[in-house]
Amino acid sequence: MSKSSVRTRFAPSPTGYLHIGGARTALFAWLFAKSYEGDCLLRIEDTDKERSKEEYTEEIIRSFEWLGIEFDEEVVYQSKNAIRYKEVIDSLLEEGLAYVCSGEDLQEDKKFRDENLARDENTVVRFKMPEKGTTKFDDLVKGQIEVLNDELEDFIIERSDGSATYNFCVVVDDIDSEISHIIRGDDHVNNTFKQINVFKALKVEPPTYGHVPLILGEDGKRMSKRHGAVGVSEYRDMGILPQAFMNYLARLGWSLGDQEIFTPDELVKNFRSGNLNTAPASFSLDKLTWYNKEYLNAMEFTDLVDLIPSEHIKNDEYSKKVIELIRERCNSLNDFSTESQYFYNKPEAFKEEDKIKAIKENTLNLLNLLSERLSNLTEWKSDSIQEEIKAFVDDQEIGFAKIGIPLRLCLTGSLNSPSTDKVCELLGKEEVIGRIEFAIKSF
RNA sequence: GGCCCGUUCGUCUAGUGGUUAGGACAUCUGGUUUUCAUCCAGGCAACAGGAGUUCGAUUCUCCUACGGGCUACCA
Repeated sequence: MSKSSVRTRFAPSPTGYLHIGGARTALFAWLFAKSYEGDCLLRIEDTDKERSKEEYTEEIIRSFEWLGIEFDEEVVYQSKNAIRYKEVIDSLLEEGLAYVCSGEDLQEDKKFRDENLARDENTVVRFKMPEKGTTKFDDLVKGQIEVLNDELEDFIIERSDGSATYNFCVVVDDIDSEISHIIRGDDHVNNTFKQINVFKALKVEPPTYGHVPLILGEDGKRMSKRHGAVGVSEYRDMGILPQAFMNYLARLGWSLGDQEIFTPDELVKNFRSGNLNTAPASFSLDKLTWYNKEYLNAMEFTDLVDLIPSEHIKNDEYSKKVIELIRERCNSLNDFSTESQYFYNKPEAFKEEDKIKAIKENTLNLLNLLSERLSNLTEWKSDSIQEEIKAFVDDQEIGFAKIGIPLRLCLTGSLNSPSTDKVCELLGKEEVIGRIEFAIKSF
């Protein structure tokens, strides 16, 4: 095939937010096109007037913007093509490749296959399926798929209200958009047989198909909007990085040897539909989280700072130091908020279980003594703070943990945090002394 | 029910007519860390089942089981 002729499309119906399965299918369609330096279009299939909503369309477009998938050309709206569909149906009728009938019962309807009835508000138009032979195609991921035409039925292409139905619109749009390869979900395999026959009736060579297996939820059940699937925007709101999300999605059903981390460029460069898996894959939040952490850690510090939402953490010098200190403990952008709490707010209350673990018989006394020594410390740097605490520990002939653990609790309100000396340095002497004193009173 | 698709560690997957069936996530065990996180080292763990083809099948074929999809005047 010539490189520039590859054109794919992603065609969601705006009846819900973009879900993870759709995003992955779109990603594959996009990667496929881009790997051949072709184009990938976005088509909104909004012919279902009842369920389609404009807000969903907007949400879908926003999700792709976030993900970093850019579609080529103008977005196509099926709802705007009604006249075109009608024209094509007219021509099909004229050529005797479709027929008018009541639409109530297929067997009854079939009697009118060659009748040429007049259309009115009580009739529908059915497509004349070939009755003999087979319909087959060579799928990019599944190989050859074939079905007896006998299994296919004369499906309705025009409703009684005059509007065209999905399996028909899709074909007309794919022809009009000159789509060369259709990369879509597995759930369309059976539609493909119908659509191929429409292509033939329209005397257009059908495109090449590639059916990607669907994503299953962690429970192994299908992930779909109807079954409580998760929208792409929710992952954005969780503080997942788009690059990590794209990387994870790509690896869910596609692989290149043992490589796990791919930049978008590498994905485009290396994507081959032949490397797509034929079996459905289960979504794993654990692995997504791992990817996110990898990207978070690999990111340039300045870029990271810019990405952390300001409602979580401010963009000033103090906050930069905080971010530096806690970044390796964060799995998502949002974690920066929870992990940095105590750098902005004094711990007000302590958990009973933490107190039991940290506060022993002599602890309060030790805390008082340490507080005094720290307040006399002249150089307030993590190194000197650590030295001072070590000296204190030696003097008292106790283990580091005897004072380290309670100190951590006083300063952070938690038993887990970065090393206490670094926390001390950042918090500043006054604050440290204050927190120790406050904590002693509340223990 | 009919038709279509699928089945390698718990999960994502690599791979081959002869391999100690590889990697990653998760998990477990050590080491580092005063804690947690990180990091390092190591461990556990898979070819759904049955026939057939073959000197030899995880790999090829068929059957069964299981899973998924479609079967709308939804897309």
